[in-house]
Amino acid sequence: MRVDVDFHSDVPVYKQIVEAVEDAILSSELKEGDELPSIRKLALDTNVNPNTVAKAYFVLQSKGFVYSVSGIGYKVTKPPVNSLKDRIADVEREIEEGVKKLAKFSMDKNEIEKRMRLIIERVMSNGGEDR
Amino acid sequence: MRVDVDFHSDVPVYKQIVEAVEDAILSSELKEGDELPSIRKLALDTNVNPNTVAKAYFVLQSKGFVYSVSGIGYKVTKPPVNSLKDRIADVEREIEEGVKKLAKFSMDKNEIEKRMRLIIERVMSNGGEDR
Amino acid sequence: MRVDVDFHSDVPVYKQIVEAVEDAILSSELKEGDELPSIRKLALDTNVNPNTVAKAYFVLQSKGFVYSVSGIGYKVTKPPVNSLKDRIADVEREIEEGVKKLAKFSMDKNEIEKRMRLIIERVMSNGGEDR
Amino acid sequence: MRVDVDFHSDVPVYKQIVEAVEDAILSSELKEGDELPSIRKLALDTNVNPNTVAKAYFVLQSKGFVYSVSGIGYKVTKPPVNSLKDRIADVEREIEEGVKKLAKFSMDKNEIEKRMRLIIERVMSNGGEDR
DNA sequence: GTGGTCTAGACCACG
DNA sequence: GTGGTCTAGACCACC
Repeated sequence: MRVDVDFHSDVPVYKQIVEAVEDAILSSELKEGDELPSIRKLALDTNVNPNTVAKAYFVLQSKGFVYSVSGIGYKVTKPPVNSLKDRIADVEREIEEGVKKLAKFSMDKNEIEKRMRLIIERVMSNGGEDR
Repeated sequence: MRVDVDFHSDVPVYKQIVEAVEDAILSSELKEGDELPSIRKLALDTNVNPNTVAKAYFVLQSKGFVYSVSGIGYKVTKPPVNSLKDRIADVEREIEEGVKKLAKFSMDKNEIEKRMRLIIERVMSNGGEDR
Repeated sequence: MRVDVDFHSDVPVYKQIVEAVEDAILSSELKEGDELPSIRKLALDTNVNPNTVAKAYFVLQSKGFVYSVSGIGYKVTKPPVNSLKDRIADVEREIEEGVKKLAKFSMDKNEIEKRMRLIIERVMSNGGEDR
Repeated sequence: MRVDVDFHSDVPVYKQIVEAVEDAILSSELKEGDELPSIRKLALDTNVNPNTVAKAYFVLQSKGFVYSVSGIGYKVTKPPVNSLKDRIADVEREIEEGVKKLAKFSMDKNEIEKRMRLIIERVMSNGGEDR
């Protein structure tokens, strides 16, 4: 699992970690029973304070994505059945916001469709190298 | 100009206002010389503290999108030539992130293209009613 | 609302605060829309570090008992319909554990019933003075 | 003697073991001179690390409930005369806390008495099967 | 003034 | 080594 933290983003570091882990679980990169990287290890890897990673893991636990085994680490649970669907809906809403903005910049439908095809092409041809 | 503020978003309220005004300028909804709504009026309209609106306007001034006329209000300048292009690039990067996430959720290219067409259809057929 | 923190208890301070607030909400001492004491104020009142109170409030928010309004404070939501029932069941289970222990100490049914009546008497005659 | 360990409880595992053994002694299930299960055996039975069991036995020794016989194991001493009384007082205090909470949840005296009788009935009719 | 985030560092229970 | 809790103190956004 890759966790890239952007310290200059408005979205808090702990939420970025939460989302990265959720995505890894929802995309089946992390499966039920798998261990999360230890708090200290992920903290070192991402240059984040261990407390911040701990907060992210705590939130993930509250949301039911993982559970902690004291002295062992964090393990992932079976994700709630609807969470993938919810997450996809979220992402589509996000994309829709982007498309709306393009439309506001006086871009017509043809132009937008062309650019979207280009974007999809770029993403998919990238293979799965960063997945 | 419509300014929707999401108080639960991680992005600070003043940045949301800045972006909304920039978008209005870049989409030519606000043209050179037009007046911005007064600080107090926008504050009332959006349920935001006037100090926060003032900060947003101050940032817009620093970025060169508006200038203040004492006793009158804020007026919009000619936007820097490249700002529209930059903003479009930003939005496309944002959309690309979304597409990447869909791909991670084991969605194939056909599926993604289908959903994108639906999104574009939805946005464009919505006319310009909320633009 | 009274929050008594026992620093020597095994149960973490933040959980003691969570429970105290939940009890106040479930007993209608705090009603929908009421404000919680500010993080700093409760921290001072209870001699607890503000971060610890913040953690308790964060947990209460995750559980849906309260929500935060930035710059204002925390307000209580309408508690989930079943939470009172659940909490009563918890408490009864706790009492049952106690009764089981008394039974283990070779106390017979009559003796136990007698002591329980005494306990109830003591609690109820205490009026509502610390409620 | 039955030792049930709850790994998700806030009370430390070693304290749960201490209390279980004390209860067994105070309820005369374990009598003076009886041997405690070996550290390794109890560790296996409860899925607890042997170090943790060892710590529990060490605490029991400090409290005077058991003494170690090198090469043999741990044996129980005559429990201090007042310890049973103290323990009962502890348990009653615990029950009283529960009753207080029920009272806070706007339960009246009759209701509480009814529920207490039900609880006692349930516990006592359970025979001694888990004692 | 309010909450939100983050860091640094300590101590504990458990393996 | 693991996680869990708590403290102290800093900076930010917002009222």
